[in-house]
Amino acid sequence: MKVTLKELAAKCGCSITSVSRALKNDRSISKELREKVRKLADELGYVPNSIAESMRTGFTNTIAIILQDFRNPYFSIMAKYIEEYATSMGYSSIIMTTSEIPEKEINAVYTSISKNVDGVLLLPIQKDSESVKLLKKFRKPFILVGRYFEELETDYVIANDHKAAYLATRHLIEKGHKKILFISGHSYISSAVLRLKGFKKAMDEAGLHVDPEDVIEVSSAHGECRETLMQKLKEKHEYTAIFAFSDLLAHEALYTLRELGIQVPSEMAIVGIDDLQSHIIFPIKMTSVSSNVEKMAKESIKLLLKLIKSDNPEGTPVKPTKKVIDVKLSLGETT
Amino acid sequence: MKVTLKELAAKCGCSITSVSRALKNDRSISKELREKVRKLADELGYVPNSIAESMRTGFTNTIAIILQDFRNPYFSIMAKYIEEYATSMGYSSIIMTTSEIPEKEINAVYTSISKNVDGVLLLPIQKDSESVKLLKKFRKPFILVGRYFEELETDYVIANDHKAAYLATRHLIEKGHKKILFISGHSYISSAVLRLKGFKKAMDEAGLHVDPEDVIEVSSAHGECRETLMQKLKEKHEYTAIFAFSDLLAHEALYTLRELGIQVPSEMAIVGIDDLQSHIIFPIKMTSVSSNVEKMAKESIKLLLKLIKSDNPEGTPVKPTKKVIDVKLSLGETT
DNA sequence: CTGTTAGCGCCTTCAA
DNA sequence: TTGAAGGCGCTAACAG
Repeated sequence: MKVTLKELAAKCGCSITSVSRALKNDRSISKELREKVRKLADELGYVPNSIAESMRTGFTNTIAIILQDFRNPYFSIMAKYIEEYATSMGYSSIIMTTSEIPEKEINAVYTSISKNVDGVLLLPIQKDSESVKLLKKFRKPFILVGRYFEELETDYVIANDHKAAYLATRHLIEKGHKKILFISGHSYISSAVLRLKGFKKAMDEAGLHVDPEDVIEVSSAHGECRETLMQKLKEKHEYTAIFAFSDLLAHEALYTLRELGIQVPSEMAIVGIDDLQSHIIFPIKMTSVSSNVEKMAKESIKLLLKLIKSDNPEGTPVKPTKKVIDVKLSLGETT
Repeated sequence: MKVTLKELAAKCGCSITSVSRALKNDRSISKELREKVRKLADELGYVPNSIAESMRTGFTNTIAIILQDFRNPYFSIMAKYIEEYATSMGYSSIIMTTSEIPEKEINAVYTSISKNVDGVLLLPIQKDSESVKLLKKFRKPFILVGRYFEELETDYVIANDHKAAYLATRHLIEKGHKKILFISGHSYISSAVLRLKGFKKAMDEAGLHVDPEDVIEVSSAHGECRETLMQKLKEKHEYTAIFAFSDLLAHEALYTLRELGIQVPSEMAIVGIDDLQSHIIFPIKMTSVSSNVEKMAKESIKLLLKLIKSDNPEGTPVKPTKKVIDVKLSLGETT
């Protein structure tokens, strides 16, 4: 069924090489032959075999994208922009999800290596850094997206998480809130660390005290935030506002507050991060800080392609690029 | 950096063939050699080159997934389950998005053919059927997911859309609604046609009349539903309930109603389809009919793998499998 | 301008 | 139990 150069060559009465060259519009091939070959190729529906191309050239024109879970809209949106931009640059995307299971992340890296992808965009779980070490060991070009490892020198593209948290918190403070609950992610996540710092800085500046119990850590797994928050709010407390690590968690908080009959924003204000609303319409417009996913995606691909093209097999250590994308507050109806 | 069988063979002092066989635990290789090779391979970090394997075997252990847009949670969830199940079956997923642009769908198919994927899961746009014809022409195993073409014989896995719409509408009728607005998708989409039929059947059975203007067609593109609905509700009307083609549109409707100051469900009830809430937590629990995405994903992969494995190059026409997945009403706070 | 040769990494004969 | 040869489809280097 599939037509090969060989067949075209046979029907054309010329060599495989000539056909190959003709299809590439090589000017060293006579115009007549070029046209003849092209016409025949179109007629027979020739589609180049990328696998064979890769075998020769060493490049697959494919990148791997490793992320946690499409149920989290943040990752979906990220995947959207990455895939779209990669396609526009001539690259296909193998997408692999980890569900926050380190072993799956490792497997995804092995698959990337085995399938010979040209580069990897890794949105790491961060429970450990094995996968990053593996990528380094195999000298596979890769970029960390959204998170980075303090202790490892790698290229990365992240949002300005510190500023994002700072803006969110300051916004709440300006609205008069003094006791704010921060629903954070696990502390092994670099962005959670940075956002905590931003949160504290804003509180500090306003002369507000942060108790250890004002910060709770939850995973983004379905329902975990709801349970923890439910418990927290049933205790005696003075919170009038919630700052959530992400819009996903903010949505979950919102849902929980509705269950508890707490009015938003009059009784409790909520701010999230990611500004999902600018990409997906949700029933309620959340006040949120945009993490500029689109720009992060674009920069990540750009950087990765640069790495791929400058591929230095000798491994002369190049200073990694660290990119921090700016963020912006976006007002909604939850504050 | 990357270790090959050749290198292993050199270091082992045996032939490439023997190394290959040893790593496959071929019992015709002496136990000592097998162990020696395995040990060396582990030490040097040998990872088989899938590209070369594909070159020989003709299989890539990769499938292509072609869908519209990750911003639509329905597609994200679908992608999640497909990717997850495919991985568990030993297949990688090349995911390509079309943004409802037919040309991109065609390109995605060409890429699938060029990259030699073993099979394709196509969630078609349906503005035309060119991509399906292309897949047929190249005899590439493929399954349509979620939608099908009346006029083409293909394998497909869809939800019971007729029943879904029927259940949703009947639910509204049972709640006492008599004038219902159906926010549908474009009529070239097979599921929109089926849902319209289900809607009308339920209305008919209840002796309720459906005016042509009670059905509006919108795309899922960001904001289109909002504008159309806004206009519709500003006119004089008697609607007390909305049945939306999908939860995505239902969310958008909900958002629009909030803007208009219309209370849900007291002044206007809403039902959607997909039951996204069972996968993602949204601020509000929508009454919805589950389209059982998880099961659809699983069945699609199962069917596709069956097709791949029974690959009949001679193209002896096999009767296509048509699978319809059952649906279920799930109550929320919007009715 | 065109063709021949060689080989990417692997696996499947066939031969020893 | 092991190895040598050939070839998957393509391209790069070298000849003519």
